[in-house]
Amino acid sequence: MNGDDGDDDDASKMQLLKKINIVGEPQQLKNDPDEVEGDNCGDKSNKVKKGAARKKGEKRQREPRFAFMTKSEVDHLEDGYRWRKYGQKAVKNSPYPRSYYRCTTQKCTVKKRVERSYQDPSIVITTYEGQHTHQSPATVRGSSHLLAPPPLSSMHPSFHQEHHHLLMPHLHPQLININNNNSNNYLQNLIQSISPFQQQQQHLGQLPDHHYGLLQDIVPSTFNDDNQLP
DNA sequence: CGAGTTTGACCAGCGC
DNA sequence: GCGCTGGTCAAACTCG
Repeated sequence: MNGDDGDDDDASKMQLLKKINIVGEPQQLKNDPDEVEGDNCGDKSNKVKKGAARKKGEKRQREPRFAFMTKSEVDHLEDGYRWRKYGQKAVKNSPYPRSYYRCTTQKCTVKKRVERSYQDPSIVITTYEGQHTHQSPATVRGSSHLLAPPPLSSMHPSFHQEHHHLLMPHLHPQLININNNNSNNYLQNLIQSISPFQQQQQHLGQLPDHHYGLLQDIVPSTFNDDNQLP
């Protein structure tokens, strides 16, 4: 990265359309606080077989996910963190593959998925999973206005305003309740950060049909009610 | 040479 | 139970 200029260039290509929040995995939530994240990146000592690093009989507990759509020419958006690609898969019903990235920082378990909308190839859907345990390397180095969505714990309205392309969705109350029940500070922070943007969202109108369609994959259906998408 | 990418294989979960 | 799909691993490869 070459600091602000390059990043501005990247940012200028982007027009964030929509940001959605993904919380909990309804069917996969499991009360097993010991296993917060199955694989710690960098620790390969336990690998026995390909794809078999996970303990048998235990469902992986997923971190809350946080996704947003970005209109961008590039698949992998610069967000201030360093990512390492660890996989790519063809996506059902889409000619575009989904790429899997992991934060290269040791002990940081954050992952992200990047895929392109098959209905609007100019739209990139990025899904973050987990929370960075460190600061953005770029931030540390002084590039303070890189896009850096993952540190959700630090997300607050000013973040979105700085990166004015970001817009939060209208969260369904049920989802909020679910998360509160889980006493998840991370989500609570997220929810708090979201609230002020529910109003903004109304100004932006609703997502077109095809955008919503592709979001169904990653947005719980409970969004439907309040989002009132066409 | 180290860091990152590509790619095929593998496993787990889920729906039928 | 079986097949499909998503997610991950890791060897091979590329690049600076």
